[in-house]
Amino acid sequence: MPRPPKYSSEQILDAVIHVLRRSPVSALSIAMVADVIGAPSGSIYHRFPSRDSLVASAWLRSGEGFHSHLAASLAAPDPRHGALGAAAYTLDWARRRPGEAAFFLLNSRSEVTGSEWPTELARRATRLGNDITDTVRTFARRLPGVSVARARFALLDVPQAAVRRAVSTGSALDAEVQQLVEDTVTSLLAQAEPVTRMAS
Amino acid sequence: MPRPPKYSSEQILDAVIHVLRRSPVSALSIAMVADVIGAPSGSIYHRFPSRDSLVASAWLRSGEGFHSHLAASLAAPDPRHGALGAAAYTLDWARRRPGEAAFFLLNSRSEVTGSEWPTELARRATRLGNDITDTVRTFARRLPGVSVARARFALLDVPQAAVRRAVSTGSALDAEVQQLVEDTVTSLLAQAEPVTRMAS
DNA sequence: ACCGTTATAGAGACGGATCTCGCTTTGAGA
DNA sequence: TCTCAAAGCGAGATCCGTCTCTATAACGGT
Repeated sequence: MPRPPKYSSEQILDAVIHVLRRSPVSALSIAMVADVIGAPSGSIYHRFPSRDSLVASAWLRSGEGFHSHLAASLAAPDPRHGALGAAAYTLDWARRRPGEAAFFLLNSRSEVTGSEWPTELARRATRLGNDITDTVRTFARRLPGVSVARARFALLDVPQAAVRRAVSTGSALDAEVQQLVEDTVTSLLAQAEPVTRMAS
Repeated sequence: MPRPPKYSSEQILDAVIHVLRRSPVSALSIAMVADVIGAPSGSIYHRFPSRDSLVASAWLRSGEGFHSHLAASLAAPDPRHGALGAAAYTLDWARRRPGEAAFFLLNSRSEVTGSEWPTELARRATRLGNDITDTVRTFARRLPGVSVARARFALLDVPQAAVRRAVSTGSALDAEVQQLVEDTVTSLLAQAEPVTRMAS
């Protein structure tokens, strides 16, 4: 009995990503998003109660997608192989979806919105954060001697650093960059050292 | 004969950094900056023609300071030693000046302002970019087999990735993180390989 | 055909931030 | 003490984006 939707939430979130490919989050306005799909601004507010909620939803959708595939890559039988796969996956994701990469990988949760997140979305964000931490922790356990911090650095921070540079200079994530990331990940996970303790 | 300044440009830029310690660039308003030094908003505009110009100036001042010390660290007789020093310097700079670190290291030039930069400042920014590239290039030449891209990744991207994580999670740049960065830098610059090409 | 339900539509109220502008203050030299 | 150049001051004009609100459209069922 209801009138069928003309603009789905997914479609709107896609438009957000499209806009973010060209401009930073802070510059994104509802009007820009509406323009992309040829809708008036009111139609956006029909799905998302506020700008913050819209932006946060897009960020979460990207993050959740990114994480699920990342976890899949890591599940390879050989952990080191999995780590390289995960790093490669991050670069590949960034190549395929530059908008989402520039958005999710470069903006931390707190940078996305001005004020606090709507409760429900904040919950999802916390869950995503925990899920990622769990994924890393589980991985780290498979490589004795590799701390959680080290695993996180190798699996997330290093590949993201490469993406970050490419995005901000507009250059490509070419074979050389990929090589650098792989070298780094390999060497970070190479040692099976005895939880070294080191002076300050 | 003129009335002596009550608020210097430096003082205002310091206030900007102070504000940025707590809030993202996009949230910074002239009123906040003015509040920090107890000035009315008009006095800010007496020194800086626009918000963009103010923010860009602060970014440049931080960047130029960061770069000059970085270059100094790199100048050590042994290049590898210099690289470790540079990485350590980045972390140390971030510890000492969290506001500037969060601002300069986490926001690329294009993320700082909405529109285009004022001409004069754009020139300074370009120069800074070139200077940094030159510094890296000069360094790379001292280590045969290390490409400019590799040097940049080791000297800039990797330490910045560490800073980024610490800033965004609010955690400290502790000894473990420092160790991770040093390990990574060392291994990236270790090989004197013949521009190896290796299968995927 | 009509009804109920859910969507779209878009004009404009509202709020907040930037920037302007004329007036005031200050201090050194004449 | 008077003058003048440079700074400070701050009320509010202006702009821009978010969000509201009322009207209208589309569809399935009865």
